[in-house]
Amino acid sequence: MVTMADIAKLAGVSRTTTSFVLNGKESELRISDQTRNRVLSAANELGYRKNEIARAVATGKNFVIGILDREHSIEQRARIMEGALKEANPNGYFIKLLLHPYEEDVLDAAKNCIEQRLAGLIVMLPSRIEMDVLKAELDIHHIPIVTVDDDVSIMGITNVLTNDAQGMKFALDHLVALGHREIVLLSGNTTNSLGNLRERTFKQLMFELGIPIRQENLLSDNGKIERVEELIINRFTVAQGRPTAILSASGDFEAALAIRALRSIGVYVPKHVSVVGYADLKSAVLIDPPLTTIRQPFEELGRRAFKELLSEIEGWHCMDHQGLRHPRLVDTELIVRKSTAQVFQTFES
Amino acid sequence: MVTMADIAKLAGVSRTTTSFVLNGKESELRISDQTRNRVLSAANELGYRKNEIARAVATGKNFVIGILDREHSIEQRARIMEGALKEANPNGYFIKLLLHPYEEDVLDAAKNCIEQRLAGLIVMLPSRIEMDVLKAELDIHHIPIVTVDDDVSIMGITNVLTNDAQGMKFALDHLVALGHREIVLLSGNTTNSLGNLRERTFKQLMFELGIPIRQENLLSDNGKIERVEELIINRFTVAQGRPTAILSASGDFEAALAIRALRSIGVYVPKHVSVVGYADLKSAVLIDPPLTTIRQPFEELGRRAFKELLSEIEGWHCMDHQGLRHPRLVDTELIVRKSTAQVFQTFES
DNA sequence: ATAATCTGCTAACGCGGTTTACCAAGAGGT
DNA sequence: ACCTCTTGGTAAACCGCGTTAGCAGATTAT
Repeated sequence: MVTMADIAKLAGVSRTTTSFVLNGKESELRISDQTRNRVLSAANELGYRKNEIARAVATGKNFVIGILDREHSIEQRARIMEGALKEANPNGYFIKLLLHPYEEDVLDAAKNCIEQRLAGLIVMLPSRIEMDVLKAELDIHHIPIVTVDDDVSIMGITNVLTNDAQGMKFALDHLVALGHREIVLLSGNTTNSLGNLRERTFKQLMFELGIPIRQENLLSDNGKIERVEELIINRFTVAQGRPTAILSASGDFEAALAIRALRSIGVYVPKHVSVVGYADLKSAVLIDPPLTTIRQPFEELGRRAFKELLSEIEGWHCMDHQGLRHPRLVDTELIVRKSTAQVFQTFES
Repeated sequence: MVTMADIAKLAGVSRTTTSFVLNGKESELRISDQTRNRVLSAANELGYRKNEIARAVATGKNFVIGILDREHSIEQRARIMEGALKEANPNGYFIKLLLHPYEEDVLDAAKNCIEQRLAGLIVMLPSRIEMDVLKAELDIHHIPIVTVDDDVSIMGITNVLTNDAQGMKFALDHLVALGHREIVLLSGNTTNSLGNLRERTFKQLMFELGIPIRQENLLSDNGKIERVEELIINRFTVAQGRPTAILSASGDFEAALAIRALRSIGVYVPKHVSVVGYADLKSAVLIDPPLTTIRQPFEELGRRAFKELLSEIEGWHCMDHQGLRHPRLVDTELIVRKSTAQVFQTFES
């Protein structure tokens, strides 16, 4: 492997000169054109490549951040990750993947981050308990954390997430504009902050619209996606106050299951019932009918997360370092496809 | 930041001793229990964390590999990546993400790998032209490459991929066992090696089974997934030799579209037509009807890719370094769900 | 003629580790 | 008393790079 010393020898100059030429730091050291060219061509001739890790130890700056996740292959997370990567690379940063630990191993994860001398860490969907420990540990070594896509509020942690209040409003306004009033809210795990927020927002918005909420229209699968079909069938076979729309706050997959469940009992989407999803996963277009949904800005979340992290790395936040940060919200978008339609009148009466 | 020198000072020993104690290299240097304990407790007291990057430059060994991909967020790739990660971490390796360059920037990607002193590189779905250049460049710096999920054959590159011949056989045998003979093959881009292989295998298998192939049953969307519905509708509205099954070699998404297209013309799956997908993406269960498909071992591909890479890093392959390697095939699995059924008799006649 | 400034470069130290070569003291054997 | 071997350790060089302080020589100012 070619080093700067090799270049220096070949060019007949000192290692110092080589270093300055190769880094273009001519503001700090004067170098004649002749010398520079000798160095440059020597470097070229030898096929020199700078050694970023040696440089990292020399300067004490490591342009690598980590992404910590339990499962990197879930579409949402993968897209967030990709956004972060696309923002990081042009800024000279690289991304190392870390596996999210389960409970007691948080310290292991922290250890990895520190031993790798990461400049910062993006954490996906963390659980509260772990975060406290992680944060405490990384604080010692001044490694900032940014969380994405979850609503943890821990002192000193910036949090990037989807503007769910807006998303829910887009979805609901769309349904209401089509004449729907008997709307089922399909929630996932409402004990996590995300599901909870969406449910609360739904209630609030319905209240503002002056539409009463039937308790039996608030469905939750408690995170068990396989229960969706049963829930939907139950709700739609009991004739009482038959809903005309479903807002699947828990996601597109759940919406797909709802549509399938309805079809199995002869109820058609969007003819009889309208369905709105949440996320806009890649498969949303493939559902039959193509799913109207709220597009979550996954890639943008990732980009934003990196930007926030970068600004912390560069120390712009040192003052309010321990303060509670307000979350950074990223806008959603309503994507209208074929799973929603004007309310089906004859069904109502 | 606490260094070994700090520990040495506090424990009243030399830096050498500290290093040997902390690395447990007692086979090479004798250390008394008393000294060891002093060092260990000093390290503990100061909250020392080893500096892996400093160690990397000192030893010349960097336990980091790269994964190069054009889009990390595609489910297949993300799952492969995850498999690699899960195999790499327990082996003491970390993974850096790299963006796959477009054509002329291959040298940039190579530069990144080298400058980061990666120990090896996993490349996803590369295109042939780029690989030559990449390989040549990385060879200079002895960075081995393993490719996944594509059938490039370049000297000195190990290649891990799905056993597609097996997968196609599983799918076809399943359909034939259900009585199907008039089978549509839905292909993606048959100019790439993967699509091509699957199509060739299909023909070969059909020949072996003694089932004649109708030319109009060989459908290809040429990589444009939005054309699938049109292709299917065309094929199924022309009454001539009506197919009873579709084998979607191009993937589950295409299968979903086919099912939707059929439904739109009143043909039902699996009642009238059976459909088999390929990949077993997470959404395959959600399709209506739940998709019978060939499960590709994505995570295992990733794990395997890492293992192969590791063995090259450790130099087990130095002898046949320039030879053409035979690809490492990973087994598939037939997942029977609800989209296939016994051939629909009355339809045939 | 002398001092001051500018030009172009290098020696030497630091980063945080690893590793080789060597050494002092005690134990054991003869 | 002398040699040898083991034990427990250190000093110093090294990895590949960044960076500061300083210096010789040429040029300009006084």
